[in-house]
Amino acid sequence: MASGKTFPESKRTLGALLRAPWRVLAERVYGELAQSGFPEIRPAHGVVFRYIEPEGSRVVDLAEAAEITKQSMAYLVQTLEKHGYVTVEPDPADGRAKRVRLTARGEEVQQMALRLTRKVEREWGRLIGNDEMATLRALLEHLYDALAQRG
Amino acid sequence: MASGKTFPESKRTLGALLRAPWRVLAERVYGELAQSGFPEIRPAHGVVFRYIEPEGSRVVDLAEAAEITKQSMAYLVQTLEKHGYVTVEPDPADGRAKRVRLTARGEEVQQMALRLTRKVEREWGRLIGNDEMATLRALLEHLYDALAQRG
DNA sequence: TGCAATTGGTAAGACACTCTGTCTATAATG
DNA sequence: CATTATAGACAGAGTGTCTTACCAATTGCA
Repeated sequence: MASGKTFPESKRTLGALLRAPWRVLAERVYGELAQSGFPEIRPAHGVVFRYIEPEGSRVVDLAEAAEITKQSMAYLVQTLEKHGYVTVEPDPADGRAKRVRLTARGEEVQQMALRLTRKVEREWGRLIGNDEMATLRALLEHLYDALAQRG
Repeated sequence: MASGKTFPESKRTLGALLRAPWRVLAERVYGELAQSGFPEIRPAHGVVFRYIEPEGSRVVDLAEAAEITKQSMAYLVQTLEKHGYVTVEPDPADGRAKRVRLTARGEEVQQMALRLTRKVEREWGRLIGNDEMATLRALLEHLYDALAQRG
């Protein structure tokens, strides 16, 4: 019967169903980034590239968007700064604050990650059907927004 | 349109769309487990409860199912053993191997986690519509199986 | 206007989870 | 029986997260 193993229901909890494809995706994206000359970029850095504003963002705002502590965000930013993906400069408008900004190299990573993610999405479309993949995305967006709104 | 913020496309990559709900789910499940007297159970332990066989499993098999190294799995099992969720005994059929088995307490956790996950799934059904939630699950299962089969 | 509370960020330390590399003992195979 | 493969243990490291405590700048209010 051509198809692989089947699983008892307990192995396909919602958690597993969300986590497994996320892992596959992350491996693809960060693996290809590493091979393309950005080996220091790790999955945890994703939130920085995702939430950073073009004019630069403050650490505390990035932390809030990513839902981690500002110390954790500072740690991520530090690593990215050390490897030349972002710059950190005093905020002219607030003496306490700093602005984190992508460098050209950082923007390359941002663009490439976006491209890779879309590539994987298209591959999955070929795998399960483009319509199904589009529906899956739409439903995930719906859920995402509903959860974000609820807090 | 009553709804809150909207997001640029770059903030709703497939990665974010899969990861965000997973985080919410994990927080709910492991938070409620902690409050119910199982505070040592952490998201990483999920794979043990998910893949362990009723007759017990070997560490190496759990590691393979979870797609982590046997050292990492041994570490997780050790913690669970220390807190009475599993027992580890020599495998009568193989002098090198050990069998990891759930204790009664471990089975409680397994059942409770399953119940909690289903509870959250129903809640999300109320949030985005039961039909949509059912479709979402079906599509995720489809993708999960397709990815598992491809390796 | 001046002081108290708030806010942005840092420092230090801890812990959880993952990996690589190495090792021993047992099993399987020629 | 000799070799190779397998199950697991041990040691060490790196990463990403948290908590607690702190400092310095800003805000706001009495």
